[in-house]
Amino acid sequence: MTTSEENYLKVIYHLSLVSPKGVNTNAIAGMLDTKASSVTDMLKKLSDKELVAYQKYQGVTLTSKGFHLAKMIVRKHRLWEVFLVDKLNFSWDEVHDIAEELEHIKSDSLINKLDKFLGFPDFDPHGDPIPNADGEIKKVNKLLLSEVELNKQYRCIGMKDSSSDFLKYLDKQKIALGSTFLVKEKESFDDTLLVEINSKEITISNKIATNLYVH
Amino acid sequence: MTTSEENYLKVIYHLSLVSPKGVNTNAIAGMLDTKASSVTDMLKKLSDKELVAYQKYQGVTLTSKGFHLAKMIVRKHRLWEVFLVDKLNFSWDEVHDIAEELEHIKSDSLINKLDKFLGFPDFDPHGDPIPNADGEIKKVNKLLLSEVELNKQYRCIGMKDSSSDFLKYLDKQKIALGSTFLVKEKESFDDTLLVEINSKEITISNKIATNLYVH
DNA sequence: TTATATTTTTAGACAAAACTAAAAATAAAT
DNA sequence: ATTTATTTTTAGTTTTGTCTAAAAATATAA
Repeated sequence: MTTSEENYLKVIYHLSLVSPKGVNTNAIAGMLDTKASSVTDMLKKLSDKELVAYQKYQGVTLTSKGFHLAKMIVRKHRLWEVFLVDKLNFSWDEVHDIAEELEHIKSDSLINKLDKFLGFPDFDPHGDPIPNADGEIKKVNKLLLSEVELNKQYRCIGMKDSSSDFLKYLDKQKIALGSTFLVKEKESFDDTLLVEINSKEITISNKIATNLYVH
Repeated sequence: MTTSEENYLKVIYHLSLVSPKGVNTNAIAGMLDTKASSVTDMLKKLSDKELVAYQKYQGVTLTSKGFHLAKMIVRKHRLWEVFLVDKLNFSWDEVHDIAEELEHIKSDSLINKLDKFLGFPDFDPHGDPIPNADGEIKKVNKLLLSEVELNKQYRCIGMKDSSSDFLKYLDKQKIALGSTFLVKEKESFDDTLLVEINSKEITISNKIATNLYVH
């Protein structure tokens, strides 16, 4: 497997979680910042290797073989992110690009020893689940902060959009993975929330609330 | 810098420590398991980038720019080896190939944070020196075990040949980096040594003794 | 010193992964 | 149901790094 093939598999994996009926050529091109024609070429290659089921003009789905390989790449990416944040003291908005490179290092024993060294974490620094060596994923029924009930305690477990700007905003507001929220009021006009966090009251816009997963 | 360019630079660096007057095309081809014609092509490319000084048929030397970059690659390789052995509990004969991949990850902050995490080590698991962020290398005047004086204490600080077979042999004999030797006798006929190590006497062939560096 | 051997370079080709431009298929709109 | 727009595919190039085979330069030996 080349790095490029791995990147395609990973993108198809992420997109197929949203559109399981088949992933569009253009959607893949958009994610990989490449052209549709390049995607078509690669889909043929992956199809020959039986990693995807591909029919002209009909989009692709992963085969079970491709699905498992994709999860192993996601596993590597997320374990390296944990390493970078927990051991090397990177902040969570700096780790994505480096993990994007590290995920392509080819060694099963490396990744399993890393997993052990990190204490077999179930989630990465953004709250996304880490597949285990068999590809199994711990599920947590997560809610958006914008959807929760009033006066109940929730814990921040992840974010929908992990863009650097958003992560920096959260840092400024002292919101991190594990922060606990108590939603006290919801403004019906613009859905702004009044929440208690770290025993301080702050207001959170609807845009932010629809980007934070809680439990 | 591509991975391939980095590999060429690294090999030229290692070879130029032995033949500083200029490194042969064929020598590079041998190390990289490629053909001389491929090497010529790459030397032109590296020369255009001013990383090597290249003249047809005359071999190459590194420019100061190329020399520094090469040391940074060696630095990464050796730091990752320390990580693999010290933190992930790999044995020293397993780490080379993985470090060969990890050394190409592009991030200065990654490698400097890794350096700090590992406690700024001066030597890798094979006893080879690790250049610091400025490219400076700690020198230790090392001797081959075959060259030492009798009845003096020496400490194992590295090995000339780090092949897997040799490292396994050392493991079997319970010889490791840091082991201390007291050479008690030298057989003049075949240069076999009688040494005390871990307060046990063992005999060491001349072949082994010419592969171990001590201090 | 001339002949032979070795090393190095050139020239031309190939595979991987990208691109552009044009054609074909599918989807949307009048 | 046609027309129009969008998406996807094909066909033909390009770049990077490799290769083979042949030519040129250098080194070695008779």
